[in-house]
Amino acid sequence: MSTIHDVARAAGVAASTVSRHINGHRVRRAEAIDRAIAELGFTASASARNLRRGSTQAIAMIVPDIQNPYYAAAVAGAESVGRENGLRLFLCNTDEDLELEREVLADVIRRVDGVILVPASESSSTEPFQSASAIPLVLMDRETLGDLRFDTVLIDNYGGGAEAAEHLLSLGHRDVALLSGPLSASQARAREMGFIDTFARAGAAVSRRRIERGNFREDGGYQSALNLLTTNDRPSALFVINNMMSVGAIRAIRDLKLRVPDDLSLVCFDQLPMGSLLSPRLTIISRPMHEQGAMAMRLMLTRLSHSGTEQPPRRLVMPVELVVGGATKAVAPVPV
Amino acid sequence: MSTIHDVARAAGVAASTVSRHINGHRVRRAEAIDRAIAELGFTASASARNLRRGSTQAIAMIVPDIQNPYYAAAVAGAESVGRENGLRLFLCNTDEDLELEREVLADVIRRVDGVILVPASESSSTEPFQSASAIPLVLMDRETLGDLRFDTVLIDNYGGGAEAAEHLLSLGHRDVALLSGPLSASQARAREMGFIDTFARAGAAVSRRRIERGNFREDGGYQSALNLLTTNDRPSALFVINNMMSVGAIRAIRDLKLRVPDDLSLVCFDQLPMGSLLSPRLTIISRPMHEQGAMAMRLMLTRLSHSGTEQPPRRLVMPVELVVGGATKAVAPVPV
DNA sequence: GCGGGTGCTGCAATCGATTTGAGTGAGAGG
DNA sequence: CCTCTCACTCAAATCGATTGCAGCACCCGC
Repeated sequence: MSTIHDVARAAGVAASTVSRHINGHRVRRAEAIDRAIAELGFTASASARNLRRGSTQAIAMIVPDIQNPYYAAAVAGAESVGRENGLRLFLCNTDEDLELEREVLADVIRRVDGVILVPASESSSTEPFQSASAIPLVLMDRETLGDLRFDTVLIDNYGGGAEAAEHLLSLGHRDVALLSGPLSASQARAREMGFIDTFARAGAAVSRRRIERGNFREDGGYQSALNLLTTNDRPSALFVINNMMSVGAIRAIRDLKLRVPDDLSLVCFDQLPMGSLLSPRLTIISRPMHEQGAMAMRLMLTRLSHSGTEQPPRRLVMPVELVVGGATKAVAPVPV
Repeated sequence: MSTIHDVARAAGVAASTVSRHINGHRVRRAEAIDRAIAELGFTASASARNLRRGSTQAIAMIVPDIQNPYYAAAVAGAESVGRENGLRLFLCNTDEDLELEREVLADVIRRVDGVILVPASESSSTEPFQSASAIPLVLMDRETLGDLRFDTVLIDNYGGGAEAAEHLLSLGHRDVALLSGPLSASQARAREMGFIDTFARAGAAVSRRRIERGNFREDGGYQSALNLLTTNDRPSALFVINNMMSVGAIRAIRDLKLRVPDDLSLVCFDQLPMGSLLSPRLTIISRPMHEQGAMAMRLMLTRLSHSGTEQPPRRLVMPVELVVGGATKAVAPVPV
């Protein structure tokens, strides 16, 4: 690989002149330098430049699962905002694995100017970012225990759960089931609480046996849905707390030969990837996936531009939206 | 940020000793150094290390669309192989945009030890990799014009198109439609040719008006499928050439109130993300998505370990598989 | 013709970690 | 007690690009 000195020699100038030319200063022998660059196929070494400049013009985004279309959309949002501002985005995957997350963080932390992290769990370690001189960290979608000192972009999980509940209540459902996630996931807990609280306030508390905890994945959703729906007194509606488990739940419903919405009303949190193909259309709590990623990057940008000055951490809670489809329906009036 | 010298001072040794300790050599004052590192929260600067070492232990993977679940799976495959071998994978998105791809390549090329690229188009520029001293490039899934000098992992597109055709022929279909992609996409052309050639050889050439070219995206699939299916003499089967367009096509079929497979048999190239939810089950040409990414990374690894020595480029063509679902069915015997 | 800008240019220092070649000390063996 | 290893340790050079500073040429106005 050729260096800036090779170019300088070929063009008959000093290396510093080449450097200045590359970086947009006016220079007398510009054409000669350009010619030399083209001839040698020169590209500046990122390592050397980063070392000297003390910055990399790059952000790392670390997500638990790239294959989840939700995160893929958030990444796309972050990337486009980053690009508009001259920042490259590097994406890393942690497979929901805490150990791998630590490793990736340690590796990445000195390679980039900032990190956008979707923590694999509540106990994810943000330690390397806590020193005052560390690079900025923006948390997205999930919170970590007691980390209030970082910028955070969340969605209104509690409100989403509550909206789902209100919708079902308004349709007359009083006996509903809840397919929730692991207790260690704060966002699932919030959705769950919003749902349960709302039913409780309406005097129709959700019974404990109507609640199952899945693993957030399709297989867990399938199994838990089976458990909830194979009792003698089937609930009239089901609320599933994330998209992957919804897929499993829908499969279970189909295998049980239940018809939606006639036998069961269904509300899901999050869009499904190919939701447009399902009929009836799902009733979902929808969130601004792309926008959430974009917002995380915007927080990063302001953090970077005010670097040095002390800024209080910002917490953004983005609203969710109930989208009613054919998958929910009023309960049949009880024959008197 | 603290440097290796700060650690050395705190531990009362020379910087070089700290460096050796970090890199696994035996050192007398190891505990003192560890203590100093922990106290200062020291992490080695990647830029400085990379500059000195001349390598980054990282690979960039550049794909046209992270939101396509196919690429997400390939990325996951490449990542896990990379990780097993101590290589970090950075992912970049090009949005199928040639200009952006150039930019990303230029930016990334000196930051990593190698690049796995899914070219945005046949005319993607691989120029920066052509010099003998450049870092290795592995092409995946698509080819670029005349670039036979790079390692490449493809799938058997022609064979996949042919298999789809044979399946339909074996079911008695003679008048079929083809929803293909832009002419500039070599893989789409190959699938198309496999399909057309096979029908032609069977004496049932696909008529030009039965062929539409979509944009590889859902909206294009929808529109083109409408065009193909709203003629007076509807074809008995439809072959859709990629997964995103399949989604659009299925929506179109539904909007036209056609029943699959009674009114129309359907074969799709590639799995759909939530294919498990569709009924009838799709008939698809399936390819090893995860494995294709893993293979690309393996080619990269051997390329890196033989760096310096001249190696002929390797071309891998991975087999595809016909998975028959309820979406295809024999044509009704013509009443005599 | 001279003083003072203006606008480049080159030299050398610098970023932080690694590595080489030249020590240095402890301990073993004679 | 002396010498010779062995096993570290240290100072200095290095990777390649950027940048502060001094220098230089040139032009302008007086």
